Amino acid sequence: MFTLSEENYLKTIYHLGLNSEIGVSTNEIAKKMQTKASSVTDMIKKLSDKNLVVYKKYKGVRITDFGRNTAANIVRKHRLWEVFLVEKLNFSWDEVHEVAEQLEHIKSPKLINELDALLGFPKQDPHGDPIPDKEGNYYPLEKKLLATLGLGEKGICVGVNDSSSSFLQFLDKQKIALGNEIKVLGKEPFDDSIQIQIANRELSISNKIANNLYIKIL
Amino acid sequence: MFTLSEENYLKTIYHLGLNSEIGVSTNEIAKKMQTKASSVTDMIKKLSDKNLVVYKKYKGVRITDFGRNTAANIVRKHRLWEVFLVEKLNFSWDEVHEVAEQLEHIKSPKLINELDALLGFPKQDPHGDPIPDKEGNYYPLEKKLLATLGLGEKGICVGVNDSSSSFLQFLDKQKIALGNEIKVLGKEPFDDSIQIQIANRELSISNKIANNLYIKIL
DNA sequence: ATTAATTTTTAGTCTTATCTAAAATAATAA
DNA sequence: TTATTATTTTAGATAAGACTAAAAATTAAT
Repeated sequence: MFTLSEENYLKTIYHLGLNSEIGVSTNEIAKKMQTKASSVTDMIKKLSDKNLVVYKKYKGVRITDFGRNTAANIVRKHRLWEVFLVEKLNFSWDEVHEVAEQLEHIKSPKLINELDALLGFPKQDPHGDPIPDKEGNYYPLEKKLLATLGLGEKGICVGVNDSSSSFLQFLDKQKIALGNEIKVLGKEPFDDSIQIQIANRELSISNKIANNLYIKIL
Repeated sequence: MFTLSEENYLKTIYHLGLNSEIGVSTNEIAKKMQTKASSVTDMIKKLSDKNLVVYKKYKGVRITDFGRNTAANIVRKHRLWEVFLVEKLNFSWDEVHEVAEQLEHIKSPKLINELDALLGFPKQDPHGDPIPDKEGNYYPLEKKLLATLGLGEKGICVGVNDSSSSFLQFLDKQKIALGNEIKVLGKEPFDDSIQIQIANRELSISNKIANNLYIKIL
Protein backbone atom coordinates (compact mmCIF):
# COMPACT_ATOMS: atom_id res chain seq x y z
CA MET A 1 0.00 0.00 0.00
CA PHE A 2 1.07 3.59 0.53
CA THR A 3 3.31 5.21 3.10
CA LEU A 4 2.19 7.88 5.53
CA SER A 5 4.01 10.52 3.50
CA GLU A 6 2.57 9.37 0.19
CA GLU A 7 -0.93 9.50 1.64
CA ASN A 8 -0.41 13.01 2.99
CA TYR A 9 0.93 14.36 -0.29
CA LEU A 10 -1.87 12.69 -2.23
CA LYS A 11 -4.49 14.18 0.06
CA THR A 12 -3.04 17.66 -0.44
CA ILE A 13 -2.96 17.27 -4.21
CA TYR A 14 -6.54 16.02 -4.11
CA HIS A 15 -7.76 19.06 -2.14
CA LEU A 16 -5.77 21.57 -4.19
CA GLY A 17 -6.96 20.08 -7.47
CA LEU A 18 -10.66 19.90 -6.57
CA ASN A 19 -11.68 23.28 -7.95
CA SER A 20 -9.18 23.70 -10.75
CA GLU A 21 -9.05 22.31 -14.24
CA ILE A 22 -5.31 22.65 -14.63
CA GLY A 23 -2.55 20.81 -12.81
CA VAL A 24 -1.42 21.54 -9.27
CA SER A 25 1.94 23.28 -9.08
CA THR A 26 4.95 22.11 -7.11
CA ASN A 27 5.14 25.35 -5.16
CA GLU A 28 1.48 25.21 -4.22
CA ILE A 29 1.97 21.75 -2.75
CA ALA A 30 5.17 22.78 -0.99
CA LYS A 31 3.43 25.73 0.64
CA LYS A 32 0.47 23.67 1.82
CA MET A 33 2.69 20.87 3.13
CA GLN A 34 5.15 23.26 4.78
CA THR A 35 8.04 21.68 2.94
CA LYS A 36 10.43 22.50 0.11
CA ALA A 37 9.71 22.36 -3.61
CA SER A 38 12.53 19.88 -4.14
CA SER A 39 10.97 17.47 -1.67
CA VAL A 40 7.70 17.79 -3.53
CA THR A 41 9.34 16.97 -6.86
CA ASP A 42 10.84 13.84 -5.33
CA MET A 43 7.54 12.68 -3.91
CA ILE A 44 5.61 13.48 -7.08
CA LYS A 45 7.82 11.03 -8.93
CA LYS A 46 6.96 8.32 -6.43
CA LEU A 47 3.25 9.03 -6.68
CA SER A 48 3.55 9.00 -10.45
CA ASP A 49 5.33 5.61 -10.39
CA LYS A 50 2.35 4.30 -8.41
CA ASN A 51 -0.16 5.73 -10.90
CA LEU A 52 -1.72 8.05 -8.35
CA VAL A 53 -0.88 11.18 -10.36
CA VAL A 54 0.21 12.15 -13.87
CA TYR A 55 3.38 14.18 -13.82
CA LYS A 56 4.95 16.25 -16.60
CA LYS A 57 8.15 18.07 -15.75
CA TYR A 58 7.60 21.76 -15.05
CA LYS A 59 3.87 21.33 -15.72
CA GLY A 60 2.59 20.34 -12.30
CA VAL A 61 0.58 17.22 -11.45
CA ARG A 62 -2.94 16.01 -12.04
CA ILE A 63 -4.51 13.32 -9.95
CA THR A 64 -5.62 10.12 -11.71
CA ASP A 65 -8.97 8.39 -11.19
CA PHE A 66 -7.15 5.85 -9.06
CA GLY A 67 -5.48 8.62 -7.08
CA ARG A 68 -8.74 10.48 -6.59
CA ASN A 69 -10.39 7.34 -5.33
CA THR A 70 -7.53 6.63 -2.95
CA ALA A 71 -7.55 10.21 -1.67
CA ALA A 72 -11.32 10.28 -1.23
CA ASN A 73 -11.01 7.17 0.88
CA ILE A 74 -8.52 8.88 3.17
CA VAL A 75 -10.81 11.91 3.42
CA ARG A 76 -13.69 9.56 4.20
CA LYS A 77 -11.73 8.05 7.06
CA HIS A 78 -10.64 11.47 8.35
CA ARG A 79 -14.17 12.82 8.46
CA LEU A 80 -15.75 9.69 9.92
CA TRP A 81 -13.19 9.77 12.73
CA GLU A 82 -14.02 13.43 13.30
CA VAL A 83 -17.68 12.55 13.72
CA PHE A 84 -16.72 9.75 16.10
CA LEU A 85 -14.57 12.06 18.22
CA VAL A 86 -17.34 14.66 18.53
CA GLU A 87 -20.32 12.32 18.90
CA LYS A 88 -18.83 9.58 21.05
CA LEU A 89 -15.78 11.02 22.77
CA ASN A 90 -16.89 14.55 23.68
CA PHE A 91 -14.34 16.35 21.53
CA SER A 92 -15.22 19.86 20.45
CA TRP A 93 -15.06 20.63 16.75
CA ASP A 94 -11.83 22.58 17.08
CA GLU A 95 -10.04 19.64 18.71
CA VAL A 96 -10.73 16.91 16.18
CA HIS A 97 -8.50 17.73 13.24
CA GLU A 98 -5.12 16.88 14.73
CA VAL A 99 -6.22 13.48 16.02
CA ALA A 100 -8.12 12.66 12.81
CA GLU A 101 -4.90 13.38 10.89
CA GLN A 102 -3.40 10.41 12.71
CA LEU A 103 -6.44 8.14 12.64
CA GLU A 104 -7.04 8.56 8.89
CA HIS A 105 -3.98 6.41 8.15
CA ILE A 106 -5.16 3.31 10.03
CA LYS A 107 -5.55 0.46 7.56
CA SER A 108 -8.61 -1.72 8.08
CA PRO A 109 -11.64 -1.72 5.77
CA LYS A 110 -13.74 -3.45 8.39
CA LEU A 111 -12.85 -0.82 10.98
CA ILE A 112 -14.05 2.06 8.84
CA ASN A 113 -17.21 0.34 7.65
CA GLU A 114 -18.20 -0.61 11.18
CA LEU A 115 -17.40 2.88 12.40
CA ASP A 116 -19.64 4.28 9.67
CA ALA A 117 -22.45 2.02 10.89
CA LEU A 118 -21.87 2.87 14.57
CA LEU A 119 -22.25 6.56 13.70
CA GLY A 120 -25.41 5.98 11.66
CA PHE A 121 -23.84 6.58 8.22
CA PRO A 122 -23.32 10.33 8.63
CA LYS A 123 -23.16 12.47 5.49
CA GLN A 124 -21.29 15.48 6.97
CA ASP A 125 -18.43 15.91 9.37
CA PRO A 126 -18.56 18.28 12.37
CA HIS A 127 -17.54 21.24 10.16
CA GLY A 128 -20.27 20.53 7.60
CA ASP A 129 -17.92 18.99 5.04
CA PRO A 130 -19.31 16.04 3.08
CA ILE A 131 -18.15 12.49 3.86
CA PRO A 132 -17.35 10.48 0.69
CA ASP A 133 -18.97 7.05 0.43
CA LYS A 134 -17.04 3.81 -0.15
CA GLU A 135 -16.79 4.58 -3.86
CA GLY A 136 -15.36 8.03 -3.17
CA ASN A 137 -18.52 9.88 -4.19
CA TYR A 138 -20.07 12.64 -2.13
CA TYR A 139 -22.84 15.15 -2.55
CA PRO A 140 -21.94 18.68 -1.52
CA LEU A 141 -24.77 20.68 0.01
CA GLU A 142 -26.16 23.68 -1.82
CA LYS A 143 -24.67 26.44 0.24
CA LYS A 144 -23.66 30.10 0.11
CA LEU A 145 -21.31 32.20 2.18
CA LEU A 146 -23.18 34.26 4.77
CA ALA A 147 -21.51 37.35 3.30
CA THR A 148 -23.36 36.83 0.00
CA LEU A 149 -26.86 36.71 1.51
CA GLY A 150 -29.23 39.61 0.84
CA LEU A 151 -31.20 41.59 3.37
CA GLY A 152 -33.99 39.54 4.91
CA GLU A 153 -32.71 36.20 3.58
CA LYS A 154 -32.94 33.23 5.91
CA GLY A 155 -30.95 30.04 6.06
CA ILE A 156 -29.37 27.34 8.17
CA CYS A 157 -25.77 27.29 9.23
CA VAL A 158 -24.31 24.21 7.47
CA GLY A 159 -20.56 24.56 7.40
CA VAL A 160 -17.38 26.57 7.79
CA ASN A 161 -14.84 27.63 5.21
CA ASP A 162 -12.01 28.10 7.70
CA SER A 163 -11.50 25.24 10.16
CA SER A 164 -8.84 26.89 12.29
CA SER A 165 -9.16 26.50 16.05
CA SER A 166 -9.42 30.23 16.57
CA PHE A 167 -12.39 30.57 14.21
CA LEU A 168 -14.18 27.53 15.60
CA GLN A 169 -13.61 28.68 19.15
CA PHE A 170 -14.98 32.10 18.20
CA LEU A 171 -18.16 30.47 16.92
CA ASP A 172 -18.48 28.47 20.14
CA LYS A 173 -18.10 31.64 22.18
CA GLN A 174 -20.80 33.39 20.12
CA LYS A 175 -22.96 30.27 20.41
CA ILE A 176 -23.13 29.84 16.66
CA ALA A 177 -23.43 26.16 15.79
CA LEU A 178 -24.21 24.10 12.70
CA GLY A 179 -27.97 23.67 12.37
CA ASN A 180 -28.78 27.14 13.73
CA GLU A 181 -31.23 29.23 11.74
CA ILE A 182 -29.92 32.63 10.70
CA LYS A 183 -31.71 35.67 9.26
CA VAL A 184 -29.98 38.71 7.81
CA LEU A 185 -31.38 41.80 9.57
CA GLY A 186 -29.03 44.38 8.15
CA LYS A 187 -25.88 44.97 6.12
CA GLU A 188 -23.49 47.77 7.00
CA PRO A 189 -21.79 49.22 3.89
CA PHE A 190 -19.13 51.06 5.90
CA ASP A 191 -17.30 47.92 7.12
CA ASP A 192 -19.33 45.21 5.36
CA SER A 193 -20.46 43.82 8.69
CA ILE A 194 -23.80 42.01 8.89
CA GLN A 195 -26.54 42.10 11.51
CA ILE A 196 -28.09 38.71 11.98
CA GLN A 197 -30.74 37.06 14.08
CA ILE A 198 -29.76 33.69 15.47
CA ALA A 199 -31.66 31.70 18.10
CA ASN A 200 -33.58 34.74 19.27
CA ARG A 201 -30.44 36.81 19.68
CA GLU A 202 -29.18 39.63 17.51
CA LEU A 203 -25.52 39.76 16.59
CA SER A 204 -23.24 41.94 14.52
CA ILE A 205 -20.91 39.79 12.45
CA SER A 206 -17.73 41.07 10.81
CA ASN A 207 -17.15 40.58 7.09
CA LYS A 208 -14.32 38.19 7.80
CA ILE A 209 -16.61 35.93 9.82
CA ALA A 210 -19.39 36.19 7.24
CA ASN A 211 -16.95 35.04 4.58
CA ASN A 212 -16.22 31.85 6.47
CA LEU A 213 -19.70 30.64 7.38
CA TYR A 214 -21.75 28.59 4.94
CA ILE A 215 -25.53 28.90 4.90
CA LYS A 216 -28.13 26.71 3.24
CA ILE A 217 -30.88 28.98 1.96
CA LEU A 218 -34.37 28.10 3.17
CA MET B 1 8.09 11.82 21.71
CA PHE B 2 8.92 8.38 20.38
CA THR B 3 8.87 6.93 16.90
CA LEU B 4 6.73 4.01 15.82
CA SER B 5 9.79 1.77 15.80
CA GLU B 6 10.95 2.88 19.23
CA GLU B 7 7.52 2.19 20.68
CA ASN B 8 7.39 -1.27 19.16
CA TYR B 9 10.83 -2.24 20.45
CA LEU B 10 10.02 -0.86 23.89
CA LYS B 11 6.80 -2.83 24.05
CA THR B 12 8.62 -6.04 23.17
CA ILE B 13 11.30 -5.43 25.79
CA TYR B 14 8.57 -4.68 28.34
CA HIS B 15 6.76 -7.95 27.65
CA LEU B 16 9.92 -10.06 27.54
CA GLY B 17 11.20 -8.58 30.77
CA LEU B 18 7.98 -8.96 32.76
CA ASN B 19 8.70 -12.36 34.25
CA SER B 20 12.47 -12.27 34.46
CA GLU B 21 14.86 -10.67 36.88
CA ILE B 22 17.77 -10.48 34.48
CA GLY B 23 18.13 -8.39 31.35
CA VAL B 24 16.51 -9.16 28.02
CA SER B 25 18.96 -10.45 25.40
CA THR B 26 19.48 -8.97 21.95
CA ASN B 27 18.66 -12.27 20.26
CA GLU B 28 15.45 -12.68 22.22
CA ILE B 29 14.27 -9.28 21.04
CA ALA B 30 15.36 -9.96 17.46
CA LYS B 31 13.42 -13.21 17.39
CA LYS B 32 10.25 -11.65 18.78
CA MET B 33 10.46 -8.66 16.43
CA GLN B 34 11.32 -10.78 13.41
CA THR B 35 14.41 -8.73 12.71
CA LYS B 36 18.18 -9.05 12.95
CA ALA B 37 20.31 -8.80 16.08
CA SER B 38 22.30 -5.95 14.57
CA SER B 39 19.15 -3.89 14.10
CA VAL B 40 18.27 -4.54 17.72
CA THR B 41 21.66 -3.32 18.92
CA ASP B 42 21.17 -0.10 16.94
CA MET B 43 17.74 0.50 18.38
CA ILE B 44 18.78 -0.38 21.94
CA LYS B 45 21.29 2.46 21.80
CA LYS B 46 18.55 4.89 20.83
CA LEU B 47 16.25 3.68 23.59
CA SER B 48 19.13 3.96 26.03
CA ASP B 49 19.86 7.55 24.91
CA LYS B 50 16.23 8.35 25.71
CA ASN B 51 16.45 6.71 29.16
CA LEU B 52 13.87 4.07 28.34
CA VAL B 53 16.29 1.19 28.98
CA VAL B 54 19.66 0.60 30.63
CA TYR B 55 22.10 -0.98 28.23
CA LYS B 56 25.42 -2.67 28.94
CA LYS B 57 27.27 -4.08 25.96
CA TYR B 58 26.89 -7.84 25.65
CA LYS B 59 24.75 -7.87 28.80
CA GLY B 60 21.30 -7.25 27.38
CA VAL B 61 18.87 -4.49 28.38
CA ARG B 62 16.70 -3.75 31.38
CA ILE B 63 13.77 -1.42 31.15
CA THR B 64 13.82 1.70 33.36
CA ASP B 65 10.89 2.92 35.46
CA PHE B 66 10.30 5.56 32.83
CA GLY B 67 10.43 2.94 30.07
CA ARG B 68 8.08 0.63 31.94
CA ASN B 69 5.61 3.44 32.39
CA THR B 70 5.81 4.40 28.75
CA ALA B 71 5.38 0.78 27.64
CA ALA B 72 2.46 0.18 30.00
CA ASN B 73 0.75 3.19 28.47
CA ILE B 74 1.11 1.71 24.99
CA VAL B 75 -0.26 -1.61 26.27
CA ARG B 76 -3.12 0.28 27.91
CA LYS B 77 -3.99 1.88 24.57
CA HIS B 78 -3.69 -1.42 22.70
CA ARG B 79 -6.04 -3.24 25.04
CA LEU B 80 -8.59 -0.42 25.29
CA TRP B 81 -8.76 -0.32 21.49
CA GLU B 82 -9.27 -4.09 21.47
CA VAL B 83 -12.23 -3.73 23.80
CA PHE B 84 -13.61 -0.96 21.58
CA LEU B 85 -13.30 -3.07 18.45
CA VAL B 86 -15.11 -6.02 20.03
CA GLU B 87 -17.75 -4.13 22.01
CA LYS B 88 -18.58 -1.34 19.58
CA LEU B 89 -17.48 -2.46 16.13
CA ASN B 90 -18.43 -6.15 16.09
CA PHE B 91 -14.90 -7.46 15.70
CA SER B 92 -14.31 -11.00 16.88
CA TRP B 93 -11.50 -11.56 19.36
CA ASP B 94 -9.22 -13.08 16.74
CA GLU B 95 -9.48 -9.99 14.49
CA VAL B 96 -8.55 -7.25 16.93
CA HIS B 97 -4.81 -7.60 17.38
CA GLU B 98 -3.63 -6.39 13.99
CA VAL B 99 -5.75 -3.25 14.04
CA ALA B 100 -4.93 -2.51 17.69
CA GLU B 101 -1.24 -2.69 16.74
CA GLN B 102 -1.86 0.36 14.57
CA LEU B 103 -4.22 2.20 16.89
CA GLU B 104 -1.95 1.91 19.92
CA HIS B 105 0.41 4.49 18.41
CA ILE B 106 -2.14 7.31 18.10
CA LYS B 107 -1.05 10.21 20.28
CA SER B 108 -3.83 11.92 22.18
CA PRO B 109 -4.30 11.63 25.94
CA LYS B 110 -7.85 12.94 25.67
CA LEU B 111 -8.69 10.31 23.06
CA ILE B 112 -7.65 7.43 25.25
CA ASN B 113 -9.24 8.76 28.43
CA GLU B 114 -12.55 9.38 26.70
CA LEU B 115 -12.36 5.95 25.06
CA ASP B 116 -11.82 4.43 28.50
CA ALA B 117 -14.96 6.22 29.74
CA LEU B 118 -17.02 5.25 26.68
CA LEU B 119 -16.19 1.61 27.36
CA GLY B 120 -17.03 1.85 31.07
CA PHE B 121 -13.42 1.66 32.35
CA PRO B 122 -12.85 -2.01 31.50
CA LYS B 123 -10.24 -3.94 33.48
CA GLN B 124 -9.60 -6.74 30.96
CA ASP B 125 -9.25 -6.91 27.19
CA PRO B 126 -11.14 -9.45 25.04
CA HIS B 127 -8.49 -12.12 25.72
CA GLY B 128 -8.67 -11.64 29.48
CA ASP B 129 -5.43 -9.67 29.73
CA PRO B 130 -5.40 -6.82 32.27
CA ILE B 131 -5.61 -3.20 31.11
CA PRO B 132 -3.08 -0.95 32.89
CA ASP B 133 -4.47 2.26 34.41
CA LYS B 134 -3.14 5.74 33.62
CA GLU B 135 -0.26 5.22 36.02
CA GLY B 136 0.71 1.96 34.34
CA ASN B 137 -0.53 -0.25 37.18
CA TYR B 138 -2.69 -3.29 36.66
CA TYR B 139 -4.00 -6.12 38.75
CA PRO B 140 -3.62 -9.56 37.21
CA LEU B 141 -6.42 -11.99 37.99
CA GLU B 142 -5.74 -15.06 40.07
CA LYS B 143 -5.82 -17.70 37.40
CA LYS B 144 -4.59 -21.21 36.60
CA LEU B 145 -4.15 -23.09 33.36
CA LEU B 146 -7.02 -25.50 32.73
CA ALA B 147 -4.43 -28.27 32.43
CA THR B 148 -3.49 -27.83 36.08
CA LEU B 149 -7.01 -28.26 37.49
CA GLY B 150 -7.83 -31.39 39.46
CA LEU B 151 -10.76 -33.75 38.96
CA GLY B 152 -14.05 -32.13 39.94
CA GLU B 153 -12.61 -28.62 40.19
CA LYS B 154 -14.77 -25.78 38.84
CA GLY B 155 -13.89 -22.36 37.51
CA ILE B 156 -14.59 -19.61 35.07
CA CYS B 157 -12.83 -19.12 31.79
CA VAL B 158 -10.96 -15.80 32.18
CA GLY B 159 -8.23 -15.65 29.57
CA VAL B 160 -6.04 -17.26 26.96
CA ASN B 161 -2.32 -17.87 26.94
CA ASP B 162 -2.04 -18.09 23.16
CA SER B 163 -3.78 -15.30 21.22
CA SER B 164 -3.21 -16.72 17.73
CA SER B 165 -6.14 -16.54 15.33
CA SER B 166 -6.21 -20.29 14.94
CA PHE B 167 -6.57 -20.90 18.66
CA LEU B 168 -9.19 -18.18 19.12
CA GLN B 169 -11.16 -19.43 16.12
CA PHE B 170 -11.01 -22.94 17.58
CA LEU B 171 -12.52 -21.67 20.82
CA ASP B 172 -15.27 -19.89 18.86
CA LYS B 173 -16.05 -23.08 16.98
CA GLN B 174 -16.26 -25.04 20.23
CA LYS B 175 -18.36 -22.24 21.73
CA ILE B 176 -15.90 -21.67 24.54
CA ALA B 177 -15.95 -18.02 25.57
CA LEU B 178 -14.57 -15.93 28.42
CA GLY B 179 -17.03 -15.98 31.31
CA ASN B 180 -18.12 -19.58 30.73
CA GLU B 181 -18.17 -21.88 33.76
CA ILE B 182 -16.11 -25.02 33.36
CA LYS B 183 -15.99 -28.20 35.46
CA VAL B 184 -13.38 -30.93 35.11
CA LEU B 185 -15.21 -34.24 34.67
CA GLY B 186 -12.25 -36.43 33.91
CA LYS B 187 -8.55 -36.52 33.10
CA GLU B 188 -7.15 -39.04 30.64
CA PRO B 189 -3.59 -40.14 31.56
CA PHE B 190 -2.96 -41.70 28.14
CA ASP B 191 -2.90 -38.41 26.19
CA ASP B 192 -3.39 -35.90 29.01
CA SER B 193 -6.70 -34.83 27.52
CA ILE B 194 -9.40 -33.47 29.82
CA GLN B 195 -13.15 -34.03 29.89
CA ILE B 196 -14.99 -30.87 30.83
CA GLN B 197 -18.51 -29.70 31.29
CA ILE B 198 -19.23 -26.28 29.81
CA ALA B 199 -22.67 -24.68 29.39
CA ASN B 200 -24.45 -28.05 29.73
CA ARG B 201 -22.27 -29.71 27.11
CA GLU B 202 -19.51 -32.23 27.62
CA LEU B 203 -16.28 -31.83 25.70
CA SER B 204 -12.96 -33.59 25.43
CA ILE B 205 -10.15 -31.06 25.38
CA SER B 206 -6.61 -31.86 24.26
CA ASN B 207 -3.66 -31.12 26.51
CA LYS B 208 -2.48 -28.40 24.14
CA ILE B 209 -5.77 -26.56 24.45
CA ALA B 210 -5.86 -27.04 28.22
CA ASN B 211 -2.44 -25.46 28.45
CA ASN B 212 -3.66 -22.29 26.76
CA LEU B 213 -6.88 -21.58 28.65
CA TYR B 214 -6.85 -19.70 31.93
CA ILE B 215 -9.42 -20.49 34.61
CA LYS B 216 -10.32 -18.57 37.73
CA ILE B 217 -11.09 -21.12 40.44
CA LEU B 218 -14.48 -20.80 42.09
C1' DA C 1 42.32 -23.70 30.46
C1' DT C 2 42.12 -23.70 25.81
C1' DT C 3 39.25 -24.47 22.02
C1' DA C 4 34.84 -24.31 19.83
C1' DA C 5 30.34 -22.51 19.40
C1' DT C 6 27.23 -18.92 20.16
C1' DT C 7 25.94 -14.29 20.87
C1' DT C 8 26.59 -9.55 20.22
C1' DT C 9 28.58 -5.62 18.22
C1' DT C 10 30.75 -2.92 14.53
C1' DA C 11 31.41 -1.35 9.90
C1' DG C 12 29.56 -0.44 5.77
C1' DT C 13 25.44 -0.39 2.51
C1' DC C 14 20.53 0.50 1.21
C1' DT C 15 15.96 2.91 1.15
C1' DT C 16 12.80 6.61 2.37
C1' DA C 17 12.07 11.18 3.14
C1' DT C 18 14.02 15.18 3.98
C1' DC C 19 17.16 19.36 3.05
C1' DT C 20 20.46 23.03 0.54
C1' DA C 21 22.62 24.82 -3.35
C1' DA C 22 23.03 25.00 -8.08
C1' DA C 23 21.28 24.28 -12.73
C1' DA C 24 17.51 24.23 -15.97
C1' DT C 25 13.20 25.76 -17.62
C1' DA C 26 9.26 28.81 -17.90
C1' DA C 27 7.05 33.25 -17.35
C1' DT C 28 7.29 38.25 -17.37
C1' DA C 29 8.80 42.79 -18.59
C1' DA C 30 11.36 46.17 -20.97
C1' DT D 1 12.78 39.47 -28.50
C1' DT D 2 15.91 39.55 -25.26
C1' DA D 3 16.81 40.06 -20.38
C1' DT D 4 15.21 39.46 -15.87
C1' DT D 5 12.68 37.05 -12.46
C1' DA D 6 10.31 33.20 -10.67
C1' DT D 7 9.57 28.37 -10.62
C1' DT D 8 11.01 23.78 -10.89
C1' DT D 9 14.30 20.20 -11.16
C1' DT D 10 18.74 17.96 -10.30
C1' DA D 11 22.71 16.79 -7.59
C1' DG D 12 24.55 15.81 -3.46
C1' DA D 13 24.08 15.40 1.80
C1' DT D 14 21.80 13.88 6.04
C1' DA D 15 19.12 11.03 9.40
C1' DA D 16 16.29 6.93 10.67
C1' DG D 17 15.82 2.27 10.37
C1' DA D 18 16.91 -1.79 8.32
C1' DC D 19 20.26 -5.22 6.28
C1' DT D 20 24.91 -8.26 5.46
C1' DA D 21 29.33 -9.66 6.59
C1' DA D 22 33.01 -9.57 9.58
C1' DA D 23 35.03 -8.78 14.11
C1' DA D 24 34.78 -9.04 19.10
C1' DA D 25 33.12 -10.81 23.36
C1' DT D 26 30.94 -14.31 25.97
C1' DT D 27 29.62 -19.00 27.05
C1' DA D 28 30.10 -23.95 26.70
C1' DA D 29 32.70 -28.07 26.05
C1' DT D 30 36.42 -30.93 25.93
